[in-house]
Amino acid sequence: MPMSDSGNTDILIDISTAILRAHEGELQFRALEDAGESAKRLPFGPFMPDRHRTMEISLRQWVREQVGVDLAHVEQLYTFADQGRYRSGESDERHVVSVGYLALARAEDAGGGAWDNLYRYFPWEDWRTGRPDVLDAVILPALDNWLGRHDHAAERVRLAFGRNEAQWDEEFVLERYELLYQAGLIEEAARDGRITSPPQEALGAPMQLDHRRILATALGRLRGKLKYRPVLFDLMPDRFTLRALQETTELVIGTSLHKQNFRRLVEKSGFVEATGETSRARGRPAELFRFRHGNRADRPLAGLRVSGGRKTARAT
Amino acid sequence: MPMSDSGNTDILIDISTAILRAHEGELQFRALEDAGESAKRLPFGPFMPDRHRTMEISLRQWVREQVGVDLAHVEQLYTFADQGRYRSGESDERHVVSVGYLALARAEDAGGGAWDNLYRYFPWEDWRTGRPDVLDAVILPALDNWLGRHDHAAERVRLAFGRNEAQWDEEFVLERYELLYQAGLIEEAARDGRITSPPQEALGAPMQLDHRRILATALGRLRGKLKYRPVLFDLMPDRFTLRALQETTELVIGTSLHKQNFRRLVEKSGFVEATGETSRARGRPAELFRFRHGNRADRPLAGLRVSGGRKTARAT
DNA sequence: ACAATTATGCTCATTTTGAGTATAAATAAG
DNA sequence: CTTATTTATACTCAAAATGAGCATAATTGT
Repeated sequence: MPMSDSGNTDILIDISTAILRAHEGELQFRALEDAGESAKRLPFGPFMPDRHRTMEISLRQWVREQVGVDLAHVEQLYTFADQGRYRSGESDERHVVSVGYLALARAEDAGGGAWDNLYRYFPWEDWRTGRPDVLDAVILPALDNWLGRHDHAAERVRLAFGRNEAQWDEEFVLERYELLYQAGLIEEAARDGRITSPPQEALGAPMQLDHRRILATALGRLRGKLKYRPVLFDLMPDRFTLRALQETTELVIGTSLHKQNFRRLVEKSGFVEATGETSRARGRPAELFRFRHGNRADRPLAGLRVSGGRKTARAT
Repeated sequence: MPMSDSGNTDILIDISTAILRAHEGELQFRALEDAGESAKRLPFGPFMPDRHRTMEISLRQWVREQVGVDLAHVEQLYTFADQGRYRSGESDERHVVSVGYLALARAEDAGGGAWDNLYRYFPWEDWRTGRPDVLDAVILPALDNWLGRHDHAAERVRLAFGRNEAQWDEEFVLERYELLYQAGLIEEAARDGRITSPPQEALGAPMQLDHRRILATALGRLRGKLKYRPVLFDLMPDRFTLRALQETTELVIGTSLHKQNFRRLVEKSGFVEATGETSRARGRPAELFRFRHGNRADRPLAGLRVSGGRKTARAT
């Protein structure tokens, strides 16, 4: 057995949590501000193994203390250990390893505190009203310029940003963020001393430490998970209209969906059952549904696969 | 900013890697033996942040030293921090956090060393020749017995093991393993002092530390990933017949597939292109294909979703 | 009463999928 | 060298899922 010697370096584990909710037509996350810092951050705190048996317990403790939100779903995302992207030169000499978590909250259970629009940090990810302008106006030209000096990354860019033959894949959120970082196009890159080109406005607001990276991971993971597990319902209130469910879905995947087909899909999925009640608003009242718990783990919500649309009788 | 105080506890990060390959009709992983220990282990070593910038670099170093395998794909799985499941009472007082990785290797690049059949550790996961007997003969009765004293877990068992209405979901490998552990049915549970019922033979071979848990995570992740990313090809040689690709797929997902439909699926996916060469063996020679690199990130290999099959004109 | 708005029902052409049947091209056995 | 066996590949067919719309229903605002 290898003796696990190492050991001259102390390690500190920070747990950071992207807490998401759907509220007022926005996909929001819980953001904290620090005095004298313009960039915001996620709630985070150190993992203290002598006080908390697991990291998730630790996280729930931190969230309770720092933000007071009831979490509906908690899921570990990724453990980042690359020193370069973390606070350097602090008095604390320990190496920091950053464990990111995704948590979902219902709008009702959301405590006080400030919530921020997620897409303000990732403008290129919101396709609900069509392809974002920033892509063709800023991102792709800048990436092309960068590729001039780093052509080995061309294939990564092609896949991540869906150029040429490739399709835009809404799950590649982290890959896109990482490319923008490596190309030196966003503020965090400049902050970390990776200055290549001047950081671009319009490429979203920066965050402290590696928190925007964790948010990117969270969004990508959530978009993927949607398609095969009923996590959406952890963003929904107890009863909801199909319209509301569709809006939340669109918020998360960042595209808009065909209403009638969405209804058909959800009704057939078996994840949902009518309550008999209706909600009144503007037009015709909508039936209220509730999540049909655990029952048939039947069909995944595949079909939420976004699919760019059929091009009528496909050429070939 | 929270001061990240904590700190009276030292933390050691161990990186353990499940290296998988498909070879001779088996899904295998690289297993190491230690003198005086009957249970095997995965290759692992401490993360030393002052020597390796990222954990993946650290891992590749360890793998090179300990096993000499060329890795085709590396992916972080999960970070486990629950102390209970780790070596306790060693001279080293540090808390151990365990980061699990999945790596894929091609059979050709596999170095020397011992490879073990993965399903020997998870007999209940291999459905290629039908529902494994151990399920009805051992597992479900034992779980029922356990549920007598722990009925809160009934729903988890139902979903994980596909009872009643629920479908067996081949991705829930970790959830099944965890339930067996919690129910005290496998050897690791006894070792960790969670003795409930005597550990059952036929519930697979035990491993050191939490390594069987990491393997379970790896298998579940791989089964999931299959369906939407072309990871399979990292288990394949440069050129391969569709038959070989199908066999590898079946090894991973643990069920058997319809040959003609598999061919249709793969050919349409665009992930593969014919080379013109053929391979000769017993029957008619098969065309050799190669992975069509990166090109169209077109359709996921969905359709590999296992789907239990259509029940002819479905009742209702 | 009517316009605007939202929900819901339904149709229809394609495409995808599950399950076979049929045919082709080798090797192994007599 | 003829035939059985084995494996690969081509094709068919019905059922189910999907992408797009049109049509109708039930409200609120004017």
